Amino acid sequence: MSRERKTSGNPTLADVAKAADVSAITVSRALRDPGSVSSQLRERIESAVRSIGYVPNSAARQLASARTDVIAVVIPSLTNAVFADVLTGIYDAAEGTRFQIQLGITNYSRLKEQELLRLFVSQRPAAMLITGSDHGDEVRRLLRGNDCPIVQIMEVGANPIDMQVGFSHEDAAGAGTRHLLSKGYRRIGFLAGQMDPRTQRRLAGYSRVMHEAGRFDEALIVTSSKPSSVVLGTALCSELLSRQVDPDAVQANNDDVALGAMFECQRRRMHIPQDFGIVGFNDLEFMGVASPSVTSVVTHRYEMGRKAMEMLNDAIAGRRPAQPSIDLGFELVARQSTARI
Amino acid sequence: MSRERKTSGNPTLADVAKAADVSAITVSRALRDPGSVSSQLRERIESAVRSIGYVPNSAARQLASARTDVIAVVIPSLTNAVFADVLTGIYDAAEGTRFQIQLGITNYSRLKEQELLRLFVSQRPAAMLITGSDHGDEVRRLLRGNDCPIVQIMEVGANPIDMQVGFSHEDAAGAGTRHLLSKGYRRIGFLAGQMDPRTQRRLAGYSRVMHEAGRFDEALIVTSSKPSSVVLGTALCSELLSRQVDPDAVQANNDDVALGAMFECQRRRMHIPQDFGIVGFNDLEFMGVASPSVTSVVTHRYEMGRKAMEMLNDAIAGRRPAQPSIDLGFELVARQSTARI
DNA sequence: TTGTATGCGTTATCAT
DNA sequence: ATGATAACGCATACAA
Repeated sequence: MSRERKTSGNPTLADVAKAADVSAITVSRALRDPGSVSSQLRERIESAVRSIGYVPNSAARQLASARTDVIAVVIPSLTNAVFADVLTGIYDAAEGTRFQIQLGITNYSRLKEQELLRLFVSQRPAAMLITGSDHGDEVRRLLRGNDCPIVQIMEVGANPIDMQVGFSHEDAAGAGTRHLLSKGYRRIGFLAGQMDPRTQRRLAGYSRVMHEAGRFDEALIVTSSKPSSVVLGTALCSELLSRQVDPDAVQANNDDVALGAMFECQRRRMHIPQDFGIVGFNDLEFMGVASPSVTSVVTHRYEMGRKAMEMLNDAIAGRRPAQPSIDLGFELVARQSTARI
Repeated sequence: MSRERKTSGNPTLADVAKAADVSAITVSRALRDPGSVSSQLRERIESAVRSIGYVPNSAARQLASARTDVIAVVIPSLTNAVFADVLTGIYDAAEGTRFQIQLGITNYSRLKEQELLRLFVSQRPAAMLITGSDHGDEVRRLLRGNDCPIVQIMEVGANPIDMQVGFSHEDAAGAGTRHLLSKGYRRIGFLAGQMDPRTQRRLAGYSRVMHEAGRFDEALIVTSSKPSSVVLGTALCSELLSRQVDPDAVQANNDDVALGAMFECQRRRMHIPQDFGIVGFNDLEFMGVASPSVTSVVTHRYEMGRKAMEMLNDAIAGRRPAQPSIDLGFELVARQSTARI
């Protein structure tokens, strides 16, 4: 009297095998490597698969082959256009490979990140792609213990867990600020939402350049705990303008904030770039067509996602990159919003 | 002579069981339902888990329990802010449940959608969430064959596969166009990128209202095969203005296009709303703070994702919704860009 | 509350 | 080229 057990109910390899009058393993082979089976059997098997409506059970496959086709990706936010671009690069690079993306969103929370990574590690992904380079000790331990390839994206730091691809946020923001100084702006504000690690480094870049120019003033820095947005940009700019610091420009932490700042200035009938200069960060597509167009620091978001995924693909295939740390750099695009003089 | 086989190498339930000197099934229970095990054993087990560094193998769990904790989600695009919001709602609603999201991006391709769905179905997800209501016969068959709960989002159509949550794009766009007419605009253009099914319905809504008002003119419609963007909005608006139709307003297919149209008008020193009215679609956050602020049709994107996920959760738990089709509606927010008279 | 035996659907290993 | 058999790691069914 055999025990009853819940099955998935779906057809299995054995069902196909019976229908095609071959063994299960032959069906398995025919599906994974059609060349390894005689064309006669292959045809019989394929028609059996179709008529039965067989689809492989990936859990069973994983269990038997002790490998996954999952690549875990952890990013902080979906609504930030930056990560939409990064993700597009990731998905594009995953296209055509056998890998699927398992996506986790941290909402910029350390705790959430830890929970996600713990969950993902339990799924034994083929590789992991994570955002940033600041991770708690527990996370680093978790990841070091896991022996799959790991890429950290967005930043290039001193101490990568495995591989990394990004750029220097400090240098990039510094370049924006330096551009403003070169255009004769002097009382340059810094506007930022939510102080995630990258934002802090951008602030550091701004501060360094301002200090070097002897123009640093704490009161020029306006930040908020809210996530960046165009709306927040208007509020931050409004706050800056209300302070008694007579600002003549801003370095925005990102383009949404920059656009908000521009709208706020326009609302106040200020003249850009004559009275007020604006520099954004990331160079989202709208910056070039805004009226006036807005200067920004170009970051290579899509390439970052794409390159990271390619590195993972290679690493999984055993091709370790010669260069485990890749700096994608940045560029400054000067536009009307700083075209003074 | 037992056969050697490649194992994952990681500790298993059996390892923990040995270390804690209990049976494997007790460990399994202790982990899934701590209350079902005596506190003595539970402690021993938990410390063994920690010291060994055990993490469950989800493939094995899936195989043994014949159920997955994966919910498949298929959307057309990541860079479209609309779907970023929808996804945020989805992820938020999945938070705290045992479910993980498996995300697929179709890039608005029918073929890609079919491939993705085939892949996902093979993974026997606990539920599926898919975008739109236009699917090829093969896809409908694939999904009908699959007996998991399915929600279609974005639209409410006549023939849902299972459940749906959305709104009428035709009515929504019609409301925007009607608003323009009510403000005295007459030669109202329609600007759109990529003609996905929702865009076509919005165009239909615009056309219907224009016909009813006796103002329809094919030449007022400007579309492109490129994906919507602010940049495209400037190009479409420029094209419209170059046609000999003397347009005095536009209904944009979405807010990016609307913003682009506004920038183009500003570049040409046109006066909004006196000379030219603009209505967007979706009401992304920047519409309210743009200068001038832009009228738009509010869609409930976050709620759509959230509600859809909640319906799936309920359905998985056996609680079929009384109402399998939910219309979330829309609202019109009138702002400066149409505040004429 | 705890344990034993067994099976989930597939692939690796060995054999022909 | 094809097949028999034994795992993969866990949870179900049943027993104690």
